[in-house]
Amino acid sequence: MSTAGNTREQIIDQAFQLMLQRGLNGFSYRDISEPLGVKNAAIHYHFPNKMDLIAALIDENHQVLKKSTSEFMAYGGPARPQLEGLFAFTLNQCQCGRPICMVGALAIDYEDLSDDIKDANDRFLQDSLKWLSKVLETGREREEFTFEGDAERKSMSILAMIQGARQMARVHGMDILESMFEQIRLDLGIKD
Amino acid sequence: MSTAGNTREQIIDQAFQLMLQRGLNGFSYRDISEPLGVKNAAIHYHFPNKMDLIAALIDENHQVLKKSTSEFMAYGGPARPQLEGLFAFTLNQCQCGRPICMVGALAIDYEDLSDDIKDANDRFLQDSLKWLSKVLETGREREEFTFEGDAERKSMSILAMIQGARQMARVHGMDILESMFEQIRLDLGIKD
DNA sequence: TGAGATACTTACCTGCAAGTAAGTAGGATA
DNA sequence: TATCCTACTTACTTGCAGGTAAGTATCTCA
Repeated sequence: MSTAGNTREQIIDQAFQLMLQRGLNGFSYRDISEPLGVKNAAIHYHFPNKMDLIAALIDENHQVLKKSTSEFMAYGGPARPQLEGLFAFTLNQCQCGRPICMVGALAIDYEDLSDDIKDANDRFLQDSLKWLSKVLETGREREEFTFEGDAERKSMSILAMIQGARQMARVHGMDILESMFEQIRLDLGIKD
Repeated sequence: MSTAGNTREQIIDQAFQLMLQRGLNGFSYRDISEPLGVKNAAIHYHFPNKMDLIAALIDENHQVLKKSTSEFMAYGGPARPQLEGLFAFTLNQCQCGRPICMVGALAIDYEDLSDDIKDANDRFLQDSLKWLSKVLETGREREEFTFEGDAERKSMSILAMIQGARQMARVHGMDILESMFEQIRLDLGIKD
């Protein structure tokens, strides 16, 4: 078989795009299989049921996060570029027609999820928070940012704001994203 | 018929609860009709298709908003209780098992919606913003709050944060809601 | 060279979702 | 008192969703 080992990856890719475009309940096996030119049963071969697929998607997302934060988590350094990286990443995803973030996509259908999935999603959120907390804490130490209170709580509030802003952007247009980022900068005492 | 004029209201009520619990794609006609003891076709009688139902839900939500903000919009007054009212309302909804806000529920399946629905949702968001902007502006004038920049942008950021926090609360537990509210208070220079 | 293992396809099944058409029971109206 | 309207029910249809069982082509290794 010429596509050896490839279909599985393509399925994950396609499903991942679809999840960020339409949410968990917003796509079906057909939406994955048709563009790839395979049959639905091919998906079931790799992922016996939808929960297995979703687990793979969370894992995929988690890998992306780890890859893009590992250097800072290991060595530290300037905080501002890390924050701007998050903004750029978010903006890029939304502009490329993937306006839903994974945590948001899963939150809507949360009751349907298996405990494994919930745990994996929680771990992802934890790692996101850990990274952003470190960014904020480092930024405060280096006097790049100023803010009141606990870094972890502040980072939670920023993640929440971005998540909400992504949803509002669908209703209100992409412009509000840049506007929210500016508000976050203001709230962190960044002036430039 | 003894229930004259009642079924329609009950359908809206039930659908409204379900939307806030599970999102738009998370419930079916059956989920509405069964607990009310009527048949699916009864729903189709009142709302020929699902879009008509959704339009009614948005209208319902908008009425709730208008009712609870009309006094402040007309006469102004202290801003802090308005803000705390929003917090209390949000917390109450989440604690009663309705963790999804309407704008969020619609945002996920945004592409499926008719233009009328999108417009109605936009108008709702506009009115929410208008109210919160006035709250913040008034609060700043009365020296209840301090914050940097434009009130409208700040209010958008607060709404986004709350919306995101609701989703995170599903993953992370209700506690983060109160924590987010505290962060918002801090960001507004409220100390008590 | 033949016995697995891998990576699928074909051909099905069940179940539910939204929606429709035709019928009906009971009150209001003329 | 016949008929019309309102508010439904009964009895369907279509279509897609996720899922399964059995078959098949290709590679792999003893």
